[in-house]
Amino acid sequence: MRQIEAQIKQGDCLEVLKNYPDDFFDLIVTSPPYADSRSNTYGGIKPSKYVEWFLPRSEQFLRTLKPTGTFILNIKERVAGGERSTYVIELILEMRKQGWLWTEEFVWHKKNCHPGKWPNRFRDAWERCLQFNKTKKFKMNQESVMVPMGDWAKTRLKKLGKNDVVRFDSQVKSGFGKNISNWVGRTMAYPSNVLHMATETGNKNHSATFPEALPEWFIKLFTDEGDWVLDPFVGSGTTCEAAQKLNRNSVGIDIRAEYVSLAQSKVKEYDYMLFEERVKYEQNQ
Amino acid sequence: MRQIEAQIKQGDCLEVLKNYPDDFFDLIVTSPPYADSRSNTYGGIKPSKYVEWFLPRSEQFLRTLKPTGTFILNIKERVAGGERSTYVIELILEMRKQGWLWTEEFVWHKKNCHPGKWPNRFRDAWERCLQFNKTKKFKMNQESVMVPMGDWAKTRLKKLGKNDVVRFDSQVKSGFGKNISNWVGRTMAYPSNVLHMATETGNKNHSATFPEALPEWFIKLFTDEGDWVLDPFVGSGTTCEAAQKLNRNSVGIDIRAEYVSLAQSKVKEYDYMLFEERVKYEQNQ
DNA sequence: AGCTCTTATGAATCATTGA
DNA sequence: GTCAATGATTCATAAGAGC
Repeated sequence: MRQIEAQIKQGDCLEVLKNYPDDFFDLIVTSPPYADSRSNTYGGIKPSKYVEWFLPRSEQFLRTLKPTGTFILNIKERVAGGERSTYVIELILEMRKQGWLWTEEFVWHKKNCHPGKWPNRFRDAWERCLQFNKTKKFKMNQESVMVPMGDWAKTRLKKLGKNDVVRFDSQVKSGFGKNISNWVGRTMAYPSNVLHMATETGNKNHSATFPEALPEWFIKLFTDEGDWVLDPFVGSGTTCEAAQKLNRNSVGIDIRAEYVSLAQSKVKEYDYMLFEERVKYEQNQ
Repeated sequence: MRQIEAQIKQGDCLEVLKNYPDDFFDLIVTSPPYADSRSNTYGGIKPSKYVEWFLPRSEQFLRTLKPTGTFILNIKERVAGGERSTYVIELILEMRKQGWLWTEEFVWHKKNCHPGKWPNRFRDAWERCLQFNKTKKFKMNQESVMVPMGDWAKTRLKKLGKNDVVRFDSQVKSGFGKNISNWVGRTMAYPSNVLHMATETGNKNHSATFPEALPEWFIKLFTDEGDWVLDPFVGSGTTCEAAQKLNRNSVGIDIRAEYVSLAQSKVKEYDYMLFEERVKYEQNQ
């Protein structure tokens, strides 16, 4: 088995990334802390300060991303004073000045969005997944995310849970991603730029910022096995866990020590699972 | 029967609207010509000139809209040079400077969007429906667009568990109480800000038309019967037709004479249908 | 295995109250 | 007067229990 690394680092990504070389990562996928006026939450960055806070970090992302790499930014602006805040769209404009190409905007449709009722607003059921690139010639494995005709979200992303991925990657090592073209025919289609995924709500130690299916989808789409994935605001470690399952190396950074240990335990648990699978497999030979 | 008007005017909305008083319309809903470098299409406004072209017109919209009214702008930026153009998000920022509130952004998910394949891009299956208002106190008839609840409600309300009546928020710090007895007998739920509507096929006379369900939904949501609806880029007349069916007065403006006659024939046809209905009704008395 | 039923809970937002 | 904390409202989903 190829050795896959999952590094979880504690610290501010602005500083931690200075230890990484230029043009290193194939994919950066993250869900940063959203702007919030409350000071007790993580970061507690005010909407008015958000762009200013983000730009030095996106500069490091730009430096450490390969020219063929992609940066996926999952974000949604909050409501303030009855209006949508504008810091996200201001950020897009500023990042372009920094040298990024704003290639695409995916919509993540949150099927089970938070309930609520207000006199002048419906429930917010979507978030942005902004795609940025350094060059027009970026890597994109469209075939790896092809879906059965019809309801691709149900048949593919939801059902392809932990055990399925482990089974595929540890036993059918030949490459689930590559040989999928055998199944391509009348039954498979390319997805669109609208992703339908539920947020994860189960009983877990900690809630993930985004469902694992989201980073998983972008990792399959924009990287190959053995590539390097970065999540500079890794939180509970969802991105690194997904990368590990898909045989990609990963770096996860978070400023909060308690999250770092949680994320580390996740990727270690996965290492252990892989070991168990291997033992079972060898016993059956 | 109440008399409902559907005025179709030929001309540039910038000029035509100067004949209308302040605070006149209850809803402005439109799908303007998108920026395009080709000059043979309507307008032919270059992406770089789009904001500059739009702002004097949105100024007229702001003037003629009632303080309780709403402006829905259906738009999507084009791809240019491998990137998403930024004129739409620049327009949002400029319109706020003009005095608009950017209240919400709805996503129109086009379920049967145009097929196609590109090496670095998936099909674009969504458009923005930007909601702007003059004040925070705008009219919104949420009940008029309620949708059937999911299957959840049927099984859910058969039997109420102990925690259902009052959820104990001692466990959760955020405090999240609920009283499920409020839901007994409820079959309809409020929608979210993601709209799932198929594009209409077959109506090829107008290039940038939206399906009638889209203006219809916003007309029901933001106006009452007898209110005034404006579409300043009415094209083939979809908005006026929808308004007429819902007993709202409407004004549709288009610069292209051929579209104006098409739109006029549509609303007249509807007038004729109404007349026929009335005749039948009177004959049956 | 397969169902059905039960239960927890989530990047939410607004009006009100308190500092 | 500005700003921060609290209460009220609400629905789609997954996991778990039971048969």
